[in-house]
Amino acid sequence: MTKSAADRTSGMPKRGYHHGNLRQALVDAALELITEKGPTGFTLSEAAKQAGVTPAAVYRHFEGREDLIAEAALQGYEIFADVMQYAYDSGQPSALAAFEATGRAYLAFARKYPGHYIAMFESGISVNRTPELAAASARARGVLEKAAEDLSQHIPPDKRPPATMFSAHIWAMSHGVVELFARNSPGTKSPFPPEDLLESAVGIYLRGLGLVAPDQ
Amino acid sequence: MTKSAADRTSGMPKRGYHHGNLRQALVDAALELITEKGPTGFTLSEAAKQAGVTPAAVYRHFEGREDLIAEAALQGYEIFADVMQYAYDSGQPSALAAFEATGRAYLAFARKYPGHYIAMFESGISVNRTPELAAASARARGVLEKAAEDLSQHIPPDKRPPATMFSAHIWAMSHGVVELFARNSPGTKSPFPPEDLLESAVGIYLRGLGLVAPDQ
DNA sequence: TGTACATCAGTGAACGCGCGTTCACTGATGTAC
DNA sequence: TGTACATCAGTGAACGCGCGTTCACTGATGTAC
Repeated sequence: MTKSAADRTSGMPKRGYHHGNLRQALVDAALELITEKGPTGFTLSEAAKQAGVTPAAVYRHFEGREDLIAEAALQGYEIFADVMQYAYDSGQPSALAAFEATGRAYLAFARKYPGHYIAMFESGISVNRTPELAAASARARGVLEKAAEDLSQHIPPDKRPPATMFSAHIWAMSHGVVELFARNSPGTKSPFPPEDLLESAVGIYLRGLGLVAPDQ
Repeated sequence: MTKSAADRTSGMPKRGYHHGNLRQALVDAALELITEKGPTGFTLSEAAKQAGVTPAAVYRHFEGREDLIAEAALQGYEIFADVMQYAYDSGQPSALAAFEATGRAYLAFARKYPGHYIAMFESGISVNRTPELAAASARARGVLEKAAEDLSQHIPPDKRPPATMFSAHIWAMSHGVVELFARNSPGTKSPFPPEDLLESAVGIYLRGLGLVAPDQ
């Protein structure tokens, strides 16, 4: 019965020695706990219990608590980078459309994968913890910077701010909207849907750069 | 000796029954711990130890752990609101100057009072926990909204977005910059000083609203 | 000014708890012959 | 196909730890007379 519960959690075929896919089941359990109770709410023991396994079993697959969170964050960065890349591609060949799409994709990711998002940005784990984590994070950042770079070609060179600055601006805006208005944040009621908020902010910002018509 | 250590921490005169100002000393200790080790790093016991007192003594002044953090957040919101109000006033009578000043004040606050900032926005305590907390938070938000309201008068009424949306945009931008680039954030090196990043983002944003000259 | 009393801030011991981690083990799975 | 053996994923008991919280207490401070 514990096995079937764990399998429901992971949704993976029950193969291998005993559990079949405990490693991923533990990551999934961690993500669920993080989603429900925040980064603090996650404990190794509870994740193990949720996967139908003894806490000690975790050590067959991870070095410890931190390592488990890091794996969740890693998977998050991989999905994140994919999502951003897909959004970028879908906006091509228009630099503007691609740029706007990546901004929207950011928010969509945060909404769809809250556990991953928290593991990535609020769990306190360093992106330099492992080379893979650093690489995945760099890949995601790269997509946004590429989109900004493309877009900056449409600004006269003499008054063209660095593309990394654009992307930092958009990143900050997106992250701010997520943290302040897209959470079931305690008390801070959102006066507007987060999507609208980000969309309008990005619109005004791009107008300020002279990249969209002032009378849209 | 413990007394002198505690007094050094609180910096208040040693009056009253025993410690003199344990309540504030505990808040200060909590802020220090939060600053150094994040919201998770704070424990009631360690705060008590840092104030030179037994954990049980905390219960003479607070209902418990959460109540202590809430007090730190409350003091943070009060300072925050004052700082924002001062910035707003100092920019008057120019609506634009006042608006920009409040944006800068946001970042300055986060830098100068990191412990308070974390207690307010990252500790997970709800702003609706107590009426005082809600009031202090509302006061701070009110300043920013007033600044936005003033500024929106300079936009033709027919194409004037709601002022609460401006202020939400600026708030999100500021918060995003703080979280992503103004922390000793693990790995995410800031390509630009946070102040410059926010300043330039706000500048571009205001240009997008037609509130500053396009060729500044 | 001195004494008796009330107040109440801080003590110290104790509690139950869940945590992360370790260890020798067991028993299901895979493999060689 | 059947048997003996090696592998190794997961067990269960145990650990030391620091946590938040409680309680009866003590003793310094403030106050009434």
